[in-house]
Amino acid sequence: MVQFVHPARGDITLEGVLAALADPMRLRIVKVLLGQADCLSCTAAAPCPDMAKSTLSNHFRVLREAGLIRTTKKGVENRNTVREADINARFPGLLKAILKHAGE
Amino acid sequence: MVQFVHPARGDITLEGVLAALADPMRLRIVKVLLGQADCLSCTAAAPCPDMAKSTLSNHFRVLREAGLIRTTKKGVENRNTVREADINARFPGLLKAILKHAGE
DNA sequence: TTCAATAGTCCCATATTTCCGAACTATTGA
DNA sequence: TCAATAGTTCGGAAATATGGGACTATTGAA
Repeated sequence: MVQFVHPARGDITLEGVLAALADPMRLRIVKVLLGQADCLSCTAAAPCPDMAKSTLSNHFRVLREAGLIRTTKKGVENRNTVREADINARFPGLLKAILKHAGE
Repeated sequence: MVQFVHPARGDITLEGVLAALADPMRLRIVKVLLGQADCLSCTAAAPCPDMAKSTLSNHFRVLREAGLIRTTKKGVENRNTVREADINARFPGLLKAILKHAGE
């Protein structure tokens, strides 16, 4: 069974992380995911309900390719989590520093 | 004498800062400016010599509008500095956390 | 003064990126 | 088997970035 592809820890780049989090929608997605102990489906973590499915899907793809989230399929839906440990290992303090002020 | 306009400290937004620094060229500009005790002209802080003047000028405008740098005219050239104190006052630790890993 | 050189900005055409609707796939539950 | 649900993919439209060239402003030299 092939899962979605995520970059290895070392391949997470600062540029990629910043570009991914520079979009307010994606920043909100990550914030919501972090506030949740459990995984969340894409729609559950959607920043606004009227966003097109394709746009939402694209945002999650960007987050995955930047290495910010991990996605696995569970039945009909995706289970998304922030790759907090990997990101902190690669860029200590970065995620916390950014999200501390997100959504003010 | 009218100078360039910079947003007030409180108007510096996380979204604006991230969007500005998400571009690798602008990130390098800020890094170079921070490494310099003094101000730098736009061309002196240019990330690559073959970049078009108009593009470079645009990058500096984005950095200004995001509140990341302050620009004053001195004779024929601009003097640019990072608004480190203002940014740190608004988002403590953010700039340092980002730039710690820039250019690895 | 006048003139050339220098540093940036502005404008516009092109190139790239993003967004969304619609069609498609895959999984579940009835 | 069929309908419903969750995401993905594709293609065109809208938004954004890039760079060339003309323009402005300042300086320093003749």
